[in-house]
Amino acid sequence: MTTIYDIAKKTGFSITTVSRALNNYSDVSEKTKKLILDAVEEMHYYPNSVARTLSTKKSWALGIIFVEDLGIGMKHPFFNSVIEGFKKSVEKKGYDLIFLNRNVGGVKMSYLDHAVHRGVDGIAVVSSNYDDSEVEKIIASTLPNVIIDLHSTKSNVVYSDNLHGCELAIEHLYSLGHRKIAHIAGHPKTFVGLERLKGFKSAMKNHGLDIHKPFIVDGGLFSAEGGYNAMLKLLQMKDRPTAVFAAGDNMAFGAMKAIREAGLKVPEDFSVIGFDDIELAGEYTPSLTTIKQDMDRIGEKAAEVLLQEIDHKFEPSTCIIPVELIKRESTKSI
Amino acid sequence: MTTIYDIAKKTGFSITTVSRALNNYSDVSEKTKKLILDAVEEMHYYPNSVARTLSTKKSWALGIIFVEDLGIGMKHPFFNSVIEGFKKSVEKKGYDLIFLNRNVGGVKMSYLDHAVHRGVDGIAVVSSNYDDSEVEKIIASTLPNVIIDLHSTKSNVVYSDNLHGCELAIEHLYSLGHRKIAHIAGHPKTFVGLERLKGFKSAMKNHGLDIHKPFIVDGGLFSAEGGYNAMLKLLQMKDRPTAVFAAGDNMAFGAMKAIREAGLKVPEDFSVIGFDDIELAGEYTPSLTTIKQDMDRIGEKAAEVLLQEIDHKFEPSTCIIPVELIKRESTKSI
DNA sequence: ATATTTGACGAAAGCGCTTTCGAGAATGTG
DNA sequence: CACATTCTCGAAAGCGCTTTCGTCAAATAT
Repeated sequence: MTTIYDIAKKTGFSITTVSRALNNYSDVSEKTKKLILDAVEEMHYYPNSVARTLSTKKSWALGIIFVEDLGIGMKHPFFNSVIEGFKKSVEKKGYDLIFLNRNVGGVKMSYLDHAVHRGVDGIAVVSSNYDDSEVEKIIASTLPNVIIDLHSTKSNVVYSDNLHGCELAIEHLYSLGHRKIAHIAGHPKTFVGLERLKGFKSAMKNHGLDIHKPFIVDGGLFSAEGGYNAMLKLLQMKDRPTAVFAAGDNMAFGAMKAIREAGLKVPEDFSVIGFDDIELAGEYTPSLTTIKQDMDRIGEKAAEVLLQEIDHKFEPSTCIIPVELIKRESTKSI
Repeated sequence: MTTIYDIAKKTGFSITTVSRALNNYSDVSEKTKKLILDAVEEMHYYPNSVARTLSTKKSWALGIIFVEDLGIGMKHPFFNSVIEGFKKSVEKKGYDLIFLNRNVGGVKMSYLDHAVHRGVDGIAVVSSNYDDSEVEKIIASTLPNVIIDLHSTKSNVVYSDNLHGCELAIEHLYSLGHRKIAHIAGHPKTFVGLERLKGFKSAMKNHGLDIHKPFIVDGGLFSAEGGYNAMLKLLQMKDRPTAVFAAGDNMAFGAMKAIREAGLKVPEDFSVIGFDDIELAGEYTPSLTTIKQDMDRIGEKAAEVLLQEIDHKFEPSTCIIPVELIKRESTKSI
């Protein structure tokens, strides 16, 4: 590995001058700068980021953690989309992404401790869970951070406009003539589960529809199975809904499967609308009408906010990313 | 941030002794060791990994890169599954994962240079492309590395048993009575595209079926669109195949869409079989018969091989991960 | 008793880089 | 011409840790 000393030796300047030339200091003449940069090129030298970090306290690395109970981690379609958007944005600014976990060399430590141990410049958290002590610790810390899909007044947060999304969904179903609308809710320990339930209720109210309690069924952790089981309950009722608004696409798929297995059809017998617009939504048969979350934008925005906190100083911000109704085949007028 | 000096000051020992106590050296008495560890606990001290890395040349970080032309990065279902498996395995051994890209602070550099710059202990590459100069550079380097979904005799490689997978697919279709079997091939610049094409031909031969050239159509970069377009060509033929083997699930979905739009049905008019078993495969209607790749296992195996190269020394290995036929609704007997 | 080994610890160098401080040369000012 | 400035550059300290080498006292051997 070639070091700054090698460049110094080769050019005859001191390592101080080499360092200055590399970092564009003004007090090094154009001539020697060129000499040095040529040598750098020739010897294929790249500064060692570890050494640089040690002396500057700036690692140009960002930590990312995700908290979810399914154990699918990066396979989670929402997470990986958001992270991809985040990653692309921060890379443009010269940051690397590092996954933080909770054990270092066999020793369990908190995410925050791990982040400090690694010397990252900031942390992005994608969390589905409501009160997570790990996340709270990060929020309370002085390390710049941004939280995705969770609300807090004490930190930077970024999430979709869940309430408006629900409004769009109910509005759409209402305009198709549906009045008996069920909601397959996300788990109450998740922020978006709660938000969308709230949004559902408020949207129903706004349309002058009253909320039939049994029509609100728990769909669990946003999985297809959860949606399937929830739909089974709805199918057992004598007075069934005509439309189902699921708090997540996967739950909508599960619901449609239950409907199909009951010998009924979507959208003829039930209109179904989801939330997320995961890739599968457009491919499924029938394709799924849903509320599209702009995951790329969420990731980008999170990057923007985090880098801003790192560069300048801190003031908690809340970014609500717009959502959009995507009309497809799974909903029709009554 | 508390440092080793703080612990030294508090306990009255030298930093040398503190360091030794932390690293379980034998030449520190049990008594002082306990004193030091207590102070560590109390002061909530964690060694700074940057400083440690600088002096030990071991970063406990692994770089990961993926090379693909679709620009979807982490959203790629194969990539993220493999990476999740890889991540879980290496984390257990105390390694962190860091995404490598090609620019550092505005300066374009190669993946390999970036890895060296960051001081990672090894690199995992997930590459769909055949000859990538970046990947070749990594293979040729002395930095421990493992390549997923690509073959090379000069490095550690891990990939699915594509050939046997094709054998299973054709065997299945054959056993259902199909004789006119088409293949929607993956892009010839991808390793798996070529492998599966080869596997298709060889399997056909093994079953005494001759290969009708026009029945081999290019499906592009494994996308649904590619499969859709390929299927259109197949549908235009006067003498159509009765079964279609797509080199990837997404292409199979595209093909099924084309079939549906042509007013035909799967599996009544065409049997369709895919390759991958992505999550969607089981959810789709009709659910897709496919060859299941064990992405978790691929990730785990890659981790195993890479860590072994890091710890011990190097001998190029090729790991072929078994695949499995998953029978679902999209295939039926003729 | 003296000589030798062992056990427990500290001083100091070094990892590769940045940055402060200051010095000498070149330039400008009166 | 003497002086103050401005340009260029180098010496050295420091970032937080590991590790080599050595020291000194206690334990053991002779």
